[in-house]
Amino acid sequence: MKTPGDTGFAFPDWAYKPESSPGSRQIQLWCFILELLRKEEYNEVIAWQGDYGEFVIKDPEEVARLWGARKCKPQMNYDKLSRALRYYYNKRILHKTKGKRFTYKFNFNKLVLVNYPFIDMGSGRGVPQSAPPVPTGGSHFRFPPSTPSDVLSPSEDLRSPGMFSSVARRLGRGSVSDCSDGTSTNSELEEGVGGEDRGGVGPERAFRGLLHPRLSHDSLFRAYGGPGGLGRPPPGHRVHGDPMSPFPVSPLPGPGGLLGPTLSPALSMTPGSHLPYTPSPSLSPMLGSHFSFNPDDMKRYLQAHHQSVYNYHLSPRAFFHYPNIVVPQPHRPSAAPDKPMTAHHHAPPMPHSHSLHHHQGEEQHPSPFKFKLQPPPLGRKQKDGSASSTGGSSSSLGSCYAASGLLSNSSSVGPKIKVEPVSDVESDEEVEVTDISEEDELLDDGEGDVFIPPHPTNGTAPTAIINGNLGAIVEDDLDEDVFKTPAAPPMGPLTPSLLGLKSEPGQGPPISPGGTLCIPLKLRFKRRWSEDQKMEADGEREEAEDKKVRAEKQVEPARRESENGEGPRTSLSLSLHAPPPPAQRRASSELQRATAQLSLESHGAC
DNA sequence: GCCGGAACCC
DNA sequence: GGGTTCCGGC
Repeated sequence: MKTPGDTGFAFPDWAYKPESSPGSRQIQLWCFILELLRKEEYNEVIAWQGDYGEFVIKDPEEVARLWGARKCKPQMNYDKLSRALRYYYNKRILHKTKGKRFTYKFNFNKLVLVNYPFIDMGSGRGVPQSAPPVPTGGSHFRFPPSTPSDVLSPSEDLRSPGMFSSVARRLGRGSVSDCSDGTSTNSELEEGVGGEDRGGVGPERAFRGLLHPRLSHDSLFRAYGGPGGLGRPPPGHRVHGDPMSPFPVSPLPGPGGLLGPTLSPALSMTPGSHLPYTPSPSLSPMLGSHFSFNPDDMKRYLQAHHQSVYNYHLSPRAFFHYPNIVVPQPHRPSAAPDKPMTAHHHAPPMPHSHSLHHHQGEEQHPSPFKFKLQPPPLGRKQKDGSASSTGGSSSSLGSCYAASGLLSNSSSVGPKIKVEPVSDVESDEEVEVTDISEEDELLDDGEGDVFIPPHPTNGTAPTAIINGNLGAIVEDDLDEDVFKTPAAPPMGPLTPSLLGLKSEPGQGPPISPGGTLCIPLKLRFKRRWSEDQKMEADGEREEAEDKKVRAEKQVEPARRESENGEGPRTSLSLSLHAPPPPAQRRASSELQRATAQLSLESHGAC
């Protein structure tokens, strides 16, 4: 943790590379940029503009100066800084907004809807470790909590937007750095108000003040939900428009950031993070993050995700529809108070505290979910050559995002939720999200204090979308279409082939209206696990395509596959119908066990 | 202004 | 590995 009181920006731990990484503990430029972006005092120097994640450097030299100050590089100038920024192109952290001087854009696309470190079935809880990726509509991104505890639930995102600027604010604009040491910044700072003086300054700021550390359920959704200031809502899919569509949360890491918890490098970067699920500090965030969730958080998470899908303009298919969860209308308060949520919100705004969520601390059940960062993007040349390659792990982003599961996990050691593009078209956003309705059920089992309407409010078919490895998808060049509205999800030929994957005897693979099918979680996990393992062994993600082909040929029911612990890596679009049939309920139990087992296996694998 | 290679530093 | 510095080219 940074030492509060230090001069300079207050950067959270996650903003620094983990000790495990040589040369680590240094703030990364993109983090720095984000930091500047979220501070009002630098609005004249750098500010969000245009599309999601797009920002303009109004005063290049000043930014360079600040950066130089931060890095103790007095000789820094925009030319150099821009070079550093250009390096982000290949990493796809940023890309240049062509035609606009000093304008860059964060590629949040790849950062969102990637991993859904859902449940820790073993614990029967479902506490989303990462907040659903939600863009702020190009407005304000916030840093993720500096401590894992901050990342525990989406609700964290509701905290005050700023977390590191209080000091900066005090210090004022020239005090960006004391050059004392890149790691000495304090992460406890808080703008304390993210919206305090930004309200009313344009769409992106309009919602600045909407977030409150203790958001109501409604607020939560608002936070995760609105199309965002820049809203580019999917045609016809706007979730009840909250005109303000306050995207209090940022697409980037941060309490409330897109990358927020998701990114939250803190998870992996904070050694000593008291989090049970915290992966080895030195590990790549994606490699060993274990998550456990509580039901409430899970629900919120799902709900948030539900909305986030819209936010990201994902195809309807990608819309995370949770059978048992109704996504509250952003503008309408939830009928039932979300007690648990409150619990999470009671966290002090300055939560860099080391206190963890109690559940977290108590729930030691290993979670099978692990994450890997998506591989670094290929260089231009490489990109030209090869279409899509997945795999590999990224670094900086990973540091900042991985823990929270935002990044894709093209490959992971343990079971992972994987996603594969169903079609070549708009594959970037053709995401299938793993349905977790059963998890929900499980989660609900122990905590029924949250009322969840039995029916979706949006009228969409209860199609759960499996999401996870967006990496493969995101892997594609998103440079120019990062925020494009996804094309309608074509039903790939694959789906029919999956019919054979029926999970319940005699019940046949139910095909949801969305064309997805139901399959027991257990099977899914198993399958995924097996696949992952296999993939891991192969080390060739490129085989996914090949496997898909095989999957199409697959005639045997999924059960067999799962029992064999092997199966083609198929693209699954699952849908669960609520309420789940008794068989599914059983499956849930089994799933818990299976998950626990997988978790253990996963651990062993690591 | 922007790009990206290359060498170098930490 | 991430960033810095330098630099030639567009």
